[in-house]
Order: sequence, then structure tokens, then C-alpha cells
Amino acid sequence: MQKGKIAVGMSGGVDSAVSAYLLKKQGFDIFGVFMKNWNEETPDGECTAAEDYDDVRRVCDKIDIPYYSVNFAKEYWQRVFSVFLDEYKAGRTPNPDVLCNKEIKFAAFLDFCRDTGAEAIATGHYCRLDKNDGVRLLKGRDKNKDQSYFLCTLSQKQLSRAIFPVGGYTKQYVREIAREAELPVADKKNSTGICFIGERNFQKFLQAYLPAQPGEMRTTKGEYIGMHQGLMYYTLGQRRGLRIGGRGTGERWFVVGKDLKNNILYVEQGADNPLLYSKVCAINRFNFINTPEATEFSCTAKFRYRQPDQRVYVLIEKDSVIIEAENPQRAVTPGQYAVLYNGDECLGGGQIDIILE
RNA sequence: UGGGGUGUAGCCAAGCGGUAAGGCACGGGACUUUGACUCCCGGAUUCGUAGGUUCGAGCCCUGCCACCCCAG
Repeated sequence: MQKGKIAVGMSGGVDSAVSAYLLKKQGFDIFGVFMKNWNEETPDGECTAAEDYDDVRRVCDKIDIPYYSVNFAKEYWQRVFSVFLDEYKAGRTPNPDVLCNKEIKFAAFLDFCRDTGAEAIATGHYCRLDKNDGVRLLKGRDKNKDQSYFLCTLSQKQLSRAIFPVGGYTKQYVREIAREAELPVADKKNSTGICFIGERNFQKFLQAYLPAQPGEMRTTKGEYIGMHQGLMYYTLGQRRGLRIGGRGTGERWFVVGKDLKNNILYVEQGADNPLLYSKVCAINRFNFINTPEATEFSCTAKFRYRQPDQRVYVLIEKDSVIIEAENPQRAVTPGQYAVLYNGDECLGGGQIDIILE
């Protein structure tokens, strides 16, 4: 007996391969779709997309399902990458992968798959869904791999069309499944870097799109320390790439602020410098996956991917959500996402706009 | 060109005759579907330079060079 038709977004990695394998085994009518959303090659001229598509092909042949390739490079550029660049120009630090999920994987891609007759899409994300009475997004069972953070801006509508087959397993077990099923990517290295673009020397990569704009580096007291290459190449809390050595106490230097108007990068010394920490931030467009019952409540939050849950107090105002952390948080950065949790449930998330204190 | 001081890896800096600490920076790796953070590994056949003393010199002596300070 055939179950519903499902499209599996396949990257060429183990997680999506096992996702396809599991659904196939469960009797779903599935097909794999490989997305190519970035047309440029790496500086060394290699095109990992071709290798990845090769892997998708081999996996699909192995589990005997049809596969296709789609190109959303144009959509990715318009809806993710141009925004990504604009954010950097505005002195913020965007998270393209969160945007990519919202605009591409669970939008352009989802629409495309529905047009081909699929009733849902499956991906290899490590998270789970509770579909009783609406949808609740839950952390993956493997707490070390949980990727709910990246899905924090999805809507009920988007999540209701999603399936995460590996969310209930640990990465280790997923690899075991892959080996037992003899999937050719069973031992393939985990991929990192910006989704679809891959691992790059980040500053060099940005330099290709955002030309250098050298300026001064100063301490918050105004002492001149050196020159920077362009504010957009640095993010709050960053240490490497500053090229400051031998000054002051001998401790490491970190970026603690940016003055866009005067093109000054503020730096301070010492990993525990108070200027690196903050407790309160505001988010103007917060996405709640389910409407909260109260306008004030406490829960936990992550201010960056893989950060252990932090106790916070949330205040929902007319135009923004204020998050106050119980403990000082290191390098809370405008442009990055604050994601709220209640135990295993991801309540939603939004881009940090202002650091209040 | 009178006096004093300093010159050790990109920067800061130990070393006080016995065969070059450490920190920061930088590079590589690990971790990681953003950016970061963090962790691990890596560095001077050589101590401004040219000679000399010594079994042996970064450390002692002499010349030279450079920089700094005081005085003029």
C-alpha cells in the first residue's frame, strides 16, 4: 500500500540521505530533490555542488527512488544573499541560514515540490514536530545536533508541510543506519559553512562583494590602537583578524562595538571584559510559532546556534519583544537571532535589533 | 659625534658566561549547516652589526650602526 507523496530535500549529506531512506522504508511515495542555489565556484575552482549532486544520485539509485535537481540560485540571491549583504552594510551580522530556511527551503522549494504533487517535504534537520492541535517545533532528540535554532522563523503553515525523519535519532545512530543500508555517504564528513555556499575564508569571501573600507580601531576610551579593513568584516566578540599584538596587558583583544558613521571599530582587551557582555536586547519582528498565552513570561533562550539554554525573561510589547537574560550574555549581536525555548519546544525567534543594556 | 640609555621572532618581553621562557599577533587543525567564541599544534641554529676574550657568550671587551633621553 502506498502512502502519501513526499519530496525529500537532499544535500548530498548523510542526514538527508537517511531521511529519504527511512521514508522509503516506511512506504511513502518519495522522490529526492537536490537544490543548487549558488552558481559560483570556490576560489580554487572546485565545485562541491557537482560532487554533492553525484552523491545524491548514488544514494537515490541505492534506495531506488527518482531524483531531480532544481536551481534556486536566483531566488537565493534575491531573497537571502542580497539581504545578507545589506545587513553587513548596515553594520550588522546576519545569519543567512535562518533566512534560507524561511525563504528558500520552506518557501520556494516547498512551493516547487507541492506543484509537483508532493503533499509535504522532508529534510535532514535534527528537530521534531508535534502536530497535535497545530504544530509545535521541538528540539532534535540529539541535543548536540539540535537544529531547531535555524527553523525559528518558520510559520505554522510552513511547518505543517514539513517532515524531519532523523529528528528522533542521534547523529551517531543516523550514521549507523546509513552504514547498515550501505548508503554511499555513510561516512561523509559533516558539512559546515553557509548553506549552499560552503566553507570559505569568510573575510575574503565578503571582500568579493563588499569592498574594503579601512578605518581606525580604538578602545572605548578613545585610544588609537590600529587600523581595520572595513567594519563589515568584523563581528562583535571577534578576536581573530584584528592583528593587534603586544599592546597593553598582553591579553587578547576583542571587537566590542562599531561606529558606522565615523568608521571606527571599538576593541577592548581581555576575554572577560564587561563590555563584551549584555543582558537585555530588543527584537522588532519576532516570530512566534504559536501565539503565546501571556505577554510576559520566563523561559530559556539561545543567542547563537548551539549555545546552552539561558534563563531569560520575555516582555512582549506592541512593536517588539524584549528579552532580559538572567546572566550576562557574551557578544549578543544585532542581526543574529535570539530563539526562545520552553524545555524542548522552540517557541520562535527573531533578529536581534538593539542591545539595551 | 658632550653625557646617559636601549637594540632578543610581526609586537610586548624573560634572559645576569653554559648552550634562546612566556604572552599577544599570525598560520594550521579540531569543534560547527551563519558570523563568532573555545580548544589543540606550530615559531628564532639565533639574539643591531663587525671583531675580540673564553673550553663555551644573547649575556664580558672594542669598533661601527640605529633609536631614545638629558644637556647644549
